[in-house]
Amino acid sequence: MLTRSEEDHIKAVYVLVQEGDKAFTKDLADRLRTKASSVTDMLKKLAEKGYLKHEPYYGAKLTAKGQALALQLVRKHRLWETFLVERLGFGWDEVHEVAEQLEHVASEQLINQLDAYLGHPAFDPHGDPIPDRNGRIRARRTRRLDVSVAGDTVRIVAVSETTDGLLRLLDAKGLRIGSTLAIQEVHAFDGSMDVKPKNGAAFSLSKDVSHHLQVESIQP
Amino acid sequence: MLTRSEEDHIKAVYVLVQEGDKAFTKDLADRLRTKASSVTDMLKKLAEKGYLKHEPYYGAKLTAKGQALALQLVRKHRLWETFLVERLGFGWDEVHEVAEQLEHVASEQLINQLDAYLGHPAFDPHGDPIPDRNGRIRARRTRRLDVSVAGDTVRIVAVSETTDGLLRLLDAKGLRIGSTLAIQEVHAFDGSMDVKPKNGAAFSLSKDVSHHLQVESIQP
DNA sequence: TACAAATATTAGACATGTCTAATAAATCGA
DNA sequence: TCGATTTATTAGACATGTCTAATATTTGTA
Repeated sequence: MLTRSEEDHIKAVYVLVQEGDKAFTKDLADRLRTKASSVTDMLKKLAEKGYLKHEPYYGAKLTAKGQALALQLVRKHRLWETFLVERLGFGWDEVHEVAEQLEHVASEQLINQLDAYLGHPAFDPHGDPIPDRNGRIRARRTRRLDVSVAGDTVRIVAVSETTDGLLRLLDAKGLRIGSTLAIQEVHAFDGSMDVKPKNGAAFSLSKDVSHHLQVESIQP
Repeated sequence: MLTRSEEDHIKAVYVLVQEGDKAFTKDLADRLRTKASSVTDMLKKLAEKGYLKHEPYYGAKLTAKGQALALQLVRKHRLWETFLVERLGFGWDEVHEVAEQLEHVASEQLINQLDAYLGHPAFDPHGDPIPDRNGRIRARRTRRLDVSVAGDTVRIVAVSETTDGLLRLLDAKGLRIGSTLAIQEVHAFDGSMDVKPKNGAAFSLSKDVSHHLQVESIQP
């Protein structure tokens, strides 16, 4: 049985490895709101327990065992987020903190029955894929909005960064999973782009925002 | 913010005070599967924090503050049990351990929206009353089955002890909340009683069992 | 009522996870 | 490529919650 802190560290390594290809001590410390020395201690311990490889000064990577565990945590997190939004009526920007707690409740039966209750959803309210009970993730051909070009028409399928600030900004602009955008112009100067939603006036999105939106192409 | 262990101790004091009028160190230790010395330490700490009064050698009692907290824990526990049984299809004898974990998830919004989602239930699947958000419990005129007499007809409204063993025994006999029993005979020798369910053959219940069943009288 | 048994507390050890400060290694820029 | 900066690790302290063993108190019974 792992502690909450151990699970949090494993999941943080998983998330950071998605982005770069290693998870570094400082990034882990920032994400976990702790200190680098504490992270080093924990990495050493988790390496001993076989959940990850820790190369001092060169970051950490999950083993197959750690990967499997991280996927279960991600699965639990996203299923709970789905439950909170779809059944309890939470806003999609209100669920993260609560799901963070719920994902540590240990019960195979609970999570599998929750999954069934929700109809085995493949994506959560942020558009992120939900691993199945074997840890498999359904693939989608998506890219970041900031690599799209003028003339594209796209549908938002995921938000890759879930800070409250970003989620509220999207909410304020009326953007959500499934929203359709026509890209009118991309400004090379700052990477900002002018976009027009299906039913509404055009507005501008900074690169900081478009960078975190996953989209798929659709017919205009 | 209290730790899980602190919350567990407060709830255990609450439960034991329901039965006797004080909670004693040894009983707390047994219930919490820990040692008496650990309980003493914790009682001292919780007394300092104002959740209970601890009279060394004479047990512990909750303060108003501790009582309020215990009632919130009971509320959360019973709402989650209701959710697990009514929505996720758990058996009523499978929910305790999971609810024990879920009750420590901290979010006012979560528990209030869960309450609304379930339709503000007043009783959980074991028939125990669910405190409302202010900690108020709806009263019922009930008594234990073992103080009933031959000739009574009663409905089971609660099971006061929730060990797996008892719950499974009840399940095997087809007894559940809402079951109706006609009491045919009570044996003074061992306190056992012969009872007959509405649609089924009569059988015997030992005092160990009938002691834990809360019933209300109904017209035969 | 006095002593044995049961229960409770205290003292001290230990495991865990966290931190700060000191030290070490890697990286970046002139 | 060298020194400054950033990042990482180690060493040691500390808080928390647990335990065992020793001691103290209460309770039950002859």
